[in-house]
Amino acid sequence: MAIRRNTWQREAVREALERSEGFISAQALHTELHRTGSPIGLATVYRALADLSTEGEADSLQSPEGEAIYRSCASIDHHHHLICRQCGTTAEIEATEVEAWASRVAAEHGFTEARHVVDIFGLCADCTAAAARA
Amino acid sequence: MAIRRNTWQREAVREALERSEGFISAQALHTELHRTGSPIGLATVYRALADLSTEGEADSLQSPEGEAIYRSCASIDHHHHLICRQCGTTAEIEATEVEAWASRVAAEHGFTEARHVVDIFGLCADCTAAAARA
DNA sequence: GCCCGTGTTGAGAACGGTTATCATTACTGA
DNA sequence: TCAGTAATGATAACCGTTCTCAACACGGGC
Ligand SMILES: [Mn+2]
Ligand SMILES: [Mn+2]
Ligand SMILES: [Zn+2]
Ligand SMILES: [Zn+2]
Repeated sequence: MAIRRNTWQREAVREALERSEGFISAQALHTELHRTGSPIGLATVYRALADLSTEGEADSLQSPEGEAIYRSCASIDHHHHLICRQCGTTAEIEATEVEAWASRVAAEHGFTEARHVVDIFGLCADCTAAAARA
Repeated sequence: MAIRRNTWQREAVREALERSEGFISAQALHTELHRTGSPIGLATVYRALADLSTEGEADSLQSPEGEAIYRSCASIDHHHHLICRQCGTTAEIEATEVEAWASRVAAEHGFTEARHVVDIFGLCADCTAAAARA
């Protein structure tokens, strides 16, 4: 349990995640891996993503539809995202205002050890334009 | 489809939701309804909760475990929650600052139809005190 | 390089929450 | 009262995720 062996599968998941723009689900990443010639198992993709997440190498969050989505995480630091619910592209956003607001509101209600979930889902400029044409 | 009929089931779900403190899942609410003598079907509970949610009479959000949880919503207006991850009690919070921030950030990146997820999980005052004693 | 112990893999089954199906029930306006 | 039709609920289907376990393969020791 302690020792971790190196397998091409783990590395393939890490690379595919880095290659993909924005957040992506385990199943989508599995499809992408097969498409590019990596016959990896779905369970292994789930395991690798879970590991990357606990090690802090990937962000994970629940989409509004209740699916877990992952993203390669450059900065270990806490940050937030603007996510296109059509194509999945994301922008990291600074949220100093929200940080201050969250801690203040928690303190005002006597709450401690507050963690917040702040994400914005919308349609990106491209998908908005595409939707307008249709 | 347009006309909505009144049934005791719908009303039972609404009342049970109001009676329960904090957020509750559809399945837990179904169990509670049966326990109190309402032989309602699970599918009907799901349908009633979905309706209450779209009508703005209930808040819904995804728990970190990926289950949809619901809460009777006093104010029809859009708002956010401060949730104790120990005992589940919640406080509704005003978030005018965050509303403005969210729409501004979305607009700055060309995003449209933006919806945001803003929730704060922490330990309420009581649970903080209890934790301090232990 | 070869061996062996054990961590890892993956196909498929199982799981848990949610939604669809559809025959039956029961509101409601006429 | 009575059709017309929305609502119900037992059940099956669905879908994302996790579990199972036999086969596999990484890697330290030789
Ligand atoms: Mn933050
Ligand atoms: Mn808001
Ligand atoms: Zn997009
Ligand atoms: Zn508490």
